[in-house]
Amino acid sequence: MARALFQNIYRDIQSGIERGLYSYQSMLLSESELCARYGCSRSTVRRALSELALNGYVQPIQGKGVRIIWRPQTDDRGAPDNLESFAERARHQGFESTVYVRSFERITVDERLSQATGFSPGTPIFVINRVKSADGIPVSIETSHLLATEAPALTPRDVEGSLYAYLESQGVAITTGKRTITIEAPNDDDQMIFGIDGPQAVGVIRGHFFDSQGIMFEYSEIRQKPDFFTIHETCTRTMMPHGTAPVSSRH
Amino acid sequence: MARALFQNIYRDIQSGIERGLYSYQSMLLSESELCARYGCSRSTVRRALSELALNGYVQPIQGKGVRIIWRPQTDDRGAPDNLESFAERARHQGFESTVYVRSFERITVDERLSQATGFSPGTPIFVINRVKSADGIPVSIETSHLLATEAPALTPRDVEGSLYAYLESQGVAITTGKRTITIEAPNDDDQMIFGIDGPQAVGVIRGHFFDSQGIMFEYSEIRQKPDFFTIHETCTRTMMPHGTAPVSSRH
DNA sequence: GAGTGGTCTAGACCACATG
DNA sequence: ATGTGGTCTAGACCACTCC
Repeated sequence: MARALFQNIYRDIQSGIERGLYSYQSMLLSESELCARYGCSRSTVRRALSELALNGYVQPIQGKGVRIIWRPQTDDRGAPDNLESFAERARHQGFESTVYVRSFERITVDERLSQATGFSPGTPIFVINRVKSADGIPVSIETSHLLATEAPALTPRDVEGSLYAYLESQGVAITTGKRTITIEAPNDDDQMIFGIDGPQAVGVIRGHFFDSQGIMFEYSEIRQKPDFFTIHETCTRTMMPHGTAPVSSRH
Repeated sequence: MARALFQNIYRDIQSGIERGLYSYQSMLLSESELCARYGCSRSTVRRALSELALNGYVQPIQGKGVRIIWRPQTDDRGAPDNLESFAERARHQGFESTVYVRSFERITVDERLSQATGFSPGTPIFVINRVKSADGIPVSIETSHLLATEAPALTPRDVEGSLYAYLESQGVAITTGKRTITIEAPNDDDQMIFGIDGPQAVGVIRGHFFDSQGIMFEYSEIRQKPDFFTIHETCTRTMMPHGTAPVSSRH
C-alpha cells in the first residue's frame, strides 16, 4: 500500500466510487464518520477528500455533506493523471505503441533556442526527435529538448521506449508540467509523416517540465494527429479570486 | 481583502512572485519564516503554499526549501483560473468580445440527447447557441445545454453577455468542470461562420459543469477557430500513485 | 439545536538535505 | 546536529443547512 495514510483513504474512497459502491449524486459518509471508519483525525480525512474533489470525484457542500459527482459513463477511466506519458496513455486506450527515433543530437543552447525553450544560452541539451505510432499508424511527432546534465549517459537506444520511464529509472522525477495546447497548420514534417491526404491541422502541445528539485529539465513540442488528439481536464474553482491583479499578455 | 487568511497569504506571495520580488529558481522564505511573517500557524502557511504549487508558482523540495518555478516570459498571465469564462479570457487578452445569440429554446431531454449531454431523460433544459467574436471576428460557436431549473427565468437577452456572469448573479456558482478537448473537421456551421477559406479543423471543447451543490447544470460544446484556440495547463504530480488508478491538477 | 463542512492552532514525529 | 518540508493529531471556533 501507499505510504501515507491519506493516500490509502483516497484510494479506498476512489475505488469505492469507481466500483459503484457510492453512486453518482449520492452523499458520501460525513467527515466524522470517515474519521471513525479509518480511525484517524479529521485533517487526514480532509486531505484525502480535497484531492478527490480536485480530481472531480466528489464535491463538498457546506452544511450538507460530500456529494459524488463521478460517473462511469462520462468519466470513463477516472481522473486523468495529468503527467502520464504517451506509453501510459496509449496503453490505457488499448493501443500497441511504438517509438521511432528520427534524430538524436547533443547541442548547446544558443540565443534563439533559448527564447523558444526557456533554457539559458550555453546550456548543454539533448535534442531528440521521435515519431510515435499506435497500432502502426504514426500519431505524433515529438521533439524533446532535454537538459544534458539530467541524463548525462543518454543514448538513442534509451529513448526508444518511454523517455519518462528512463528518466525515472535514473532517479529523475517529473513533478510539475506547464503545457500550452494549440491547433496549427501542418508543416512539411507533419505532411510527410501523417500523409498528404491526412489531417488539415495538427494539435500541438508545448510543455515545460520540472523535476523534483524545481529544475526545468525538458521542453517538448508534440505535434499530434487530430484523430488521436484528446485531452481530458478536470478543473475546480479554487478559493483564490484573481480579478484584482493586473494582467499582462502577449497574445 | 479575501476572507480566509490562507488566501491573503497566497495572494501576497503570488504577487511577490509576479512582481519579481522572488525570482525564478530562487528559494522562497521557509515555512517557519513565513509563519513568523504572517503570524499564523504552519498549517495555514502550508495551505497557501500547496495552492501555489498547484498553480505552478512554486515547488517544495523536502529538506531544502520552496523553489520559485514561475517566470514572467513563459507564464505570462499567471496561473489560469481554470474556470474563467470566455469574456474573462478575452478581456485578459485585450480583445473586445461580443456575443450573438443564434438560437434559444427550451426543450425536454430525450433518450438520445441524454447520452450526449449526461442529463436524465425528461429533464427540462435550455439549449442556447451562440457565436462569440473577438474584435468582430467570429472565433467560437458555443452550444450550451442548461438545466432549466437552475435559471427558470432565463431569456435570450440574458445570454447576450456572459452566461456565467448571469448565473452567478442568480446565485449559481460554477464549482467543478470536466472538459474534453479534441480536434475535429469543421461541420457546415463552422464553415459558414468561420468562412470557407478558413480553418481546416476546429478545436472542440466539450464540458460538464457542476454547481456548488454538486448538480450538473450545464453541458456545453464549444467549437473554436484554431487561431484563437489556446489552452494553458499546469499539472502537478501529486502523491497519489496510480498503478491501478490515477491522479490529479489540476489547472 | 444538532450535524455538516471551512478555517485555524499548537504541537508532535518523520524523512530528507546540509553542514 | 540543525533546519527543511511531509504527515498527523486533538481540539477549537465559525458558517451553513435542516429539522
